[in-house]
Amino acid sequence: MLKITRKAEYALIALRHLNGLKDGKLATVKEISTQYGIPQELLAKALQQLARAKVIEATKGPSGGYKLVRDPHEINMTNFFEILEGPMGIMDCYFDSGCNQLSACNIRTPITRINDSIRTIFNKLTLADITY
Amino acid sequence: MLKITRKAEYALIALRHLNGLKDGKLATVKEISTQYGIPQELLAKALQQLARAKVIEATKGPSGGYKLVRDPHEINMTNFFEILEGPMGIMDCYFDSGCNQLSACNIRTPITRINDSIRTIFNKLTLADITY
DNA sequence: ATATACACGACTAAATTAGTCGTAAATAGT
DNA sequence: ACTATTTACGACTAATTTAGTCGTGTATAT
Repeated sequence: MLKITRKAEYALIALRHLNGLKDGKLATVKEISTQYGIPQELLAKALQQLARAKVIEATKGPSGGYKLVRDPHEINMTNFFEILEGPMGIMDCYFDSGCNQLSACNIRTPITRINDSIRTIFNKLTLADITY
Repeated sequence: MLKITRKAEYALIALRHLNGLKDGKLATVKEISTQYGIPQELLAKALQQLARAKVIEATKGPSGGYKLVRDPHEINMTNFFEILEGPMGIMDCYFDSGCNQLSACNIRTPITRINDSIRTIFNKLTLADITY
């Protein structure tokens, strides 16, 4: 409950790794997955998503790999999680319009407030903070 | 991702309902489940857990039901969620000692900080706040 | 007695998450 | 041109978690 997925966890590890590379250096999925003991294919998928979202950049072929292309201060955790896992909210009613609870629900307002608090935390947290 | 479970959601609705009852009044699982469109047996389980944890009190038999027995200001959301779903953390390594990532993990410290932020939010939030 | 309500473990079903596989496309080096 | 390396990506299976159901038991008011 209230857990992040492994995919996100792996992606975070990888991002931090990329952030630590010297300028111009690339890291491959293989390198990262063996170094941290992460299933290669799963990490590959996560990095592909981040590449599509232009957070990192891929170079194909031998001596290829990934590098970070955005300022770590610009990548906040809400962005990050939503790239990997879609909308972030502690309850579906936060983004799903159709709620079966037929408006008898008595906790919508408080739930929304809790949600906003969590989003605020993640909005303020950037990759730079994770890297300290 | 980062979702609370339906059980917790249902329990919260029920708690808020109980909190709104006039002094001494009880509400049954049946009443609550029909009023809010919640599966009865599932709600029953959640309320049983809360009763075991002495957050609410059960009276058996006809004209029985549940009532709140703790000051709403004393029931914080970390308590509440942990009664229903066990330890709360965005990653298992927060409470599981054995992590397979063989200490190569580079995000443990930041993850712990994020975790603490979320726990802080939920610690400060009491049932009284949910009821506003 | 009987009907009502909680207690609780065992079970099944559904949904989500985790992980794998096969194939394609780009590219550096030879 | 050929080969090895690396990303891209959809389809698939497996594992885990969550949701919901069922049967049986216990307490109690009337």
